[in-house]
Parts: sequence; C-alpha cells; structure tokens
Amino acid sequence: MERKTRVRFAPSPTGPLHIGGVRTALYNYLYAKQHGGDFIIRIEDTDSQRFVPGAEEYIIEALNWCGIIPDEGVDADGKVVETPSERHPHAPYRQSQRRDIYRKYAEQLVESGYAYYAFDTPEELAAKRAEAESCKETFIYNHTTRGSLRNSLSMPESEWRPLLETHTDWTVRFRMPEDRVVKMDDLIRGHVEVNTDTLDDKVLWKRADELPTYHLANIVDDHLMEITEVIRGEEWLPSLPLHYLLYEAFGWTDTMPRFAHLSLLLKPDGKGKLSKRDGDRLGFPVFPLQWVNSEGEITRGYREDGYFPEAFVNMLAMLGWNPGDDRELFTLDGLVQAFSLERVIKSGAKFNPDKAKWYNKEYLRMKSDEELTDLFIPVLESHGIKVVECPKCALTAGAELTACGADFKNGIFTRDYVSGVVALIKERATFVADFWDIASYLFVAPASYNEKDAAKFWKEENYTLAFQVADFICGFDGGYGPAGPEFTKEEIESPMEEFIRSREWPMGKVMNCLRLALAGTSSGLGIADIVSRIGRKEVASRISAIRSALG
RNA sequence: GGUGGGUUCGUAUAACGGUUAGUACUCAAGAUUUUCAUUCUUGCAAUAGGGGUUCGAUUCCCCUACCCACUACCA
Repeated sequence: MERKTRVRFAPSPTGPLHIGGVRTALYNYLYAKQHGGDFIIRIEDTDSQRFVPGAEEYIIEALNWCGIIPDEGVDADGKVVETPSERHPHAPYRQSQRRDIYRKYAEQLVESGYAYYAFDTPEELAAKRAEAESCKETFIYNHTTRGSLRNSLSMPESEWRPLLETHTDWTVRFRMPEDRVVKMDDLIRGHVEVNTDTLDDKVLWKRADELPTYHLANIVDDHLMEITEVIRGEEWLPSLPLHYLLYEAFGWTDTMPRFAHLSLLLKPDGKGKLSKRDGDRLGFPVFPLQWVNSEGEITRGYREDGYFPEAFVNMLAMLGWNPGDDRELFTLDGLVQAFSLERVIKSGAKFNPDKAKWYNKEYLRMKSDEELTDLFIPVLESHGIKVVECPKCALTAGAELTACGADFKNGIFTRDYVSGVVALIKERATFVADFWDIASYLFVAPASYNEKDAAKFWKEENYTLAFQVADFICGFDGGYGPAGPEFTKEEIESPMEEFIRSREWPMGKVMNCLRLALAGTSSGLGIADIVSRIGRKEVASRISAIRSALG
C-alpha cells in the first residue's frame, strides 16, 4: 500500500535552534512538499532537566521566518497543538503531554520480553563505569553484565515486583540481543551493519519523571504519527540499530519509516561541529534569530543581522546538497522542485560566512526598489530622517521641498526620492543597513571631510576648477528653465564632462574635489548621480560649506 | 579505548571506470569608469598516503593516516 509521505522535524526545546537544525528542518520540509506530503513538527521535551523557557516559541518563529510552515503540529497562531482535531488527529505534539502513551508501550515491551525493569541507581552505575575505567575497560550494560546487576532479569519476581511500588527511580531497559548483526539501509549512506554486542541495554522509560527517553518516544510517535521518512542528524546514526530493533519488538517493521542521516555542519576553521562560540569568535551568526538567554545575554541572529530569509534558506540548502548542475539560486519552491536526498552529501560541510553574504547580496539585487525602500525607511528614520509619501504630505509636515523631493534643512524626503536613491545604490550593498553607509550624504550634508582625501585632492589648482564645474552644474537647467524640474543624471552627465574636457582640465582631480565637497569623501557615487539626486540648491549649499571649512 | 560514518582547490561542490579534474565563494591581476563599487576578462589553487582490481581508478576493494559522531535515567 502506498502511504502518504509524512515527515517530521522533532527538535528538543533546550535552547535556540541552531542553523544545523534549521537545515534539517528545511530538508524535511523540502522532501515532504516534493512528495506532496505533510511536514509535521513535534516537540521532544522528554528531558525535564534541560527544558529552556521560550525555546519552543523560538524554534517555531525561526522556522516561520524561513518559510518552513508545518502542516501539522502547529496551529495558525504558531502554537503547538495540544488536543486532537480534524487537521491534527495525532495531537498532542508535545511529548511531555503524551506520557500515558509511552508508559503503555514500555510495559508492552516488558511483557513481551523485549525489555525489563532495572533498579540500579545512577550512582551505582557511575561507580561501575569508574571501576571499569580504572581497569582501562568500558562498562556496558548488556548481556555480559546485566546478570550481575539489579533488574527483573537477574532477580526473582518475588523480589523485584514489590520494588516497582516501593522504589521511584527504576527504569525500563531494552534487552539488547546477543551477537546479532543488524542490517540497515540509509537513504543517504546506503547499507550499514552493526553487531548488537557493541550496543547496550538503553533506558527506554524513567520512573522518576514518568517520561520515556528519546528512543522510545521517538519510535512510538513516529509510528503513531505514521511517519514515512525520518530525516535527521548524523548523531543519530549510532542509535539506528536500536531503533530498528524497537520497530521489530513492537511488530511494526512493515510500516517502519525509511531513514536518512544528514551530515553535520562544521566550524568554518579548524575542526569539529559548529557551535555557538564559533559565531562569537568568527563574527557571524550561528542562529536564525536573535536569542536572549535568562541572563540577558544576547546572541545574534541572521534575521537581526539583516539577512533575507530567502537568502538564508538558499545558502543553507546548498550546504550539503546540490542540484547536479551549476545553479545556485533557488527560491523555496525551486528547492522543493529540485531537491533530492540522493544528492545530499555524506561528508560534513564547513560553514562559509562569506558565501552567506554573497547570497544576501544576490537576493538584495533581485528585490524591487519599492520593497527595498520599505526596508530602508526604518533605517533612515533611525538616523533622524523623515520620509513622506508625497510632496503634498511634505507640505503639511512643514517641509520646503526642492524639485527633487528633498528638504535637507529639515531632513524630510519624499518616498520617490528614497526609492531613487535605492535604485542607485542597491548594487553596491550586501544588506539594507549598508544603504546608509553608502549614501548618507544623499540625505545629510557631510559634517566633515575625509582628511586623507582632502590632503590628496583639496589643492587650489583643483578646487578652483571644481568650483567652476559646480557653477556650471548649478546653472544647468536641462532646457527646463531655472524654475523647471531638476535635471536627470543622463541630462547632466555629458554636458558636464564636455565642460571639463573642452577646457582640458584634469578630470580625475576635478571630480574628486567635487565629490569631496558633495559627499565628504573622494570615493563613492558618480558626480552626475549625486548632483541629479540632491539638486542644484544643495550643490550650491555644499560648495559654500566646504569653502568656509577648507578655504 | 570501542563502534559507526566521512576524506576532490582555503571553503561549498561537479565529474556512466576514460575530461587539459569543471563551477561558485574568497583572494590576486588586468580592462572599463571621474574615484569607489558594479561589470567583464584572466589568474592562483584539489583528488590524504600506500597497496591492489583494471588496458585505464577521483570513481571499485584493502590497509594506514586524519576528521567527525556515538559510547548518559541528554536529545
């Protein structure tokens, strides 16, 4: 029987989701959508000790920002669903709310002989391990040792049965078979075999908090939620034999999901997997969203750093997967089309912050001027610039706009003016926040002049010529007359160049002088671009400003 | 230590067992431009090492090295 594809992302709310986790969620999502299936989110909060408040909300918000929207597990309001409904027949999706289910299955396993009760305390086991270690051996709780430990296999029932009532810290352990080769298939890694003698009797259920461990909860929930493929991190590969055996013990092998183990994301330099510290150390975010911990410590996120979610997702998708050709730019829908587990790379990928920036730059260029204007306006406002929708609105705001839509004195600009600036500078930026650094002088007159540039270009033989060019610009009306609209870049460019060339003036020196006066630096936008934006009046004002400042 | 996984330019990756080992990022140089940036062109740079199998190995097998994960009443 062909089953509907159902995959899940099952994070543990022990902190913010790091980008490796986002990638795992993404691959699950892509796989589900490609197969017309469901993407389910399930919260694996079976470790009451490590629960972190806010982590669950963070995870869902992060996925939402990325456009990874669950079909099941989370409602439209972004809350994990707690009670079954038509759309969520498998609820609750938080494992801490499924206690009763797990206990039943744990007991079933004991009754069928696949598991047993163990009464050893954590302290006793720690002592055993320490003892073994001192003899340079490793203690394994399995068929070689379980006979000499305290459990329902080594003790008579009359002795252990009462302990179930009197003790509160017993566990249910899986009875790992002796000398059996478990043969497994992984969608990414192929065939893998492991001998059960190297495995131990894993704890499946804990009486102390009446909660299962990951292994039991995972298998039971994947079965109950009718999961068809389990796509998860490589750290789970070593426990895959246990999971196979668990499906077998429950008699669920015919509907056992297929498994795919993803490689880990590694540090950009050196060795080891990517960690929070690497981000701090190397200066790039390791988390999708900003995270503030209980001590008020802030960890930066891609969103707050100015990355577009599309760029972030695209970058992440390409880390460990490729479409088989040279394409690098994909929308989320494009990824859904192109994705395949067969082309997921087996080896770990070192994270490359430079490439992340490159992606953002590409996406920034693809955005419309209007969309970027919307994003730029808050940045402008944070620098005290006011943006108005139209010239009329400016009037009511008390501004005196020039023909180009600018009031430099009061710091008021029309939206058209801003979008004109955006069009001019978007190719030069990686982030929207860069816009201000690139083009602040299109909103405020330079408050100072770059000393190095001034020393290099601000010489009398240059600036006397520059002043004449400025006079030419201020007198240029593009054929519209002095009271007409401002000239465009195209209109001023050639006449201005012709003006300089015909006099055989040194183009570079004159222009740099002019740029110093207009922008406060000798590097930046073209003079024609600048003057056509800020307009004649502002050009004149800035020339007189630099005259009084530098002479 | 044991078990499992992995190894192509600095990074991400491509290459039915047959290619001058390709592409992108980074970096460098050149061209264009009034500067900077963009753009374009070019360049630097890799099959971990050793054995096999084969006419032929980046590709298949073995060994070694290195890296990673797991080895909890964490996930």
